[in-house]
Amino acid sequence: MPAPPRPQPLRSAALSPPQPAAAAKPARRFVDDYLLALLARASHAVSEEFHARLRARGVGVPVWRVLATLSGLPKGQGETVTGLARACLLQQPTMTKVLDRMERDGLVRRHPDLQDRRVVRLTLTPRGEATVAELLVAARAHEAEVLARHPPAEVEAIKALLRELIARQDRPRR
Amino acid sequence: MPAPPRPQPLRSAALSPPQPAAAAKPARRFVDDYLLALLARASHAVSEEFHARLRARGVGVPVWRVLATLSGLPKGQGETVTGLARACLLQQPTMTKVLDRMERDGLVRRHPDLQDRRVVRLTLTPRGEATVAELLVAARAHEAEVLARHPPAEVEAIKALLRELIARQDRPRR
DNA sequence: CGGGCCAACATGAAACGGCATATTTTCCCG
DNA sequence: CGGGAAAATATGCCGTTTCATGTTGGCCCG
Repeated sequence: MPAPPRPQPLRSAALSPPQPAAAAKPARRFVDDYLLALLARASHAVSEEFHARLRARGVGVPVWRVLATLSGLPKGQGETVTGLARACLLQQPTMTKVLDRMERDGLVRRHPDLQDRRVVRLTLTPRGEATVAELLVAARAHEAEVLARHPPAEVEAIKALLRELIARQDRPRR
Repeated sequence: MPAPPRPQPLRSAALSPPQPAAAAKPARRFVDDYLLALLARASHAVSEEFHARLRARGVGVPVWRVLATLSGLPKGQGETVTGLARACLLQQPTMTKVLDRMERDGLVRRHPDLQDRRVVRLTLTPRGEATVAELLVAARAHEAEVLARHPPAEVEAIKALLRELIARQDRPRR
């Protein structure tokens, strides 16, 4: 029974309470109640540390994302350039160049798609597989550190809510 | 009563259920359970549209963030370069350059701090104030559109959880 | 089967961001 | 008070991202 999102006043702490002239909290700053800002700040706060560790190993964020995306693939499959761009939150031309460097560095290989000759399929090289294996260990370790800083129930709640937010936000688009 | 985050098993849906050999969902992809990825994807999914509208007006994301940050200031106050950098999730040298452009475009003004001559204080020009006023309208309108796509209760829940995540993640650092 | 339309990928010029470092001012401690 | 350490900005160089566009291949329909 999905009760449709009815009006429901919803103000959590707005509408000046009958407080006298006590200048307590003159109302939260715009940025502290703005969903886009909260998401960006949270993502940045949590990712900063790990991204620093990545670059300490000489791996950029886009490269890490490509490696992680390619590492979970079925078998002989390969992702396309555009698919990787979307998965890694980058534009397609940017992805092309990221892949140029990764190919030059021996991390990935491009091969033609036999069904559709416009498409380029990407797979990890052995070197790419080895690199991503290490990085996945580091990523899981870092995530464990982060989770340890927060009540487990809240983290699970956030994960679940984020998944739904993403699903609903992505679907109705385009 | 801050009950310290005790162990509490917490597995929400792990530990292979006694399902036979039915290869249903072979386990979620790494990226679908990785907190950093969920936050980045959610932030990107929600912000993408608005960022596009910004650039349609010729305003870059960092510029918008600076404007929004400066718009909520007490009175004759001004933020510092480093303060703005942190608030806008940028490095200080990058912020210096963003401010160079904004000053050139007549959006902000730099003035010296009388108490500490190392510090530069920034304020909005009338043109900056006018610009940010428009953008704030657009931002609130866009946020309303986003909120309309999701159950209000969930959005409030996410906001609250993100605020706590940010607070706990930022405090213990440095 | 031929034309127009759309999708996938690549490329080139220009803007931008990041890192390391230089400079100036303040702070602190003996 | 002198001198070293740390903070706040600025600068230069370089790698990366972006935007607009080009090119090739597939698709659909008359």
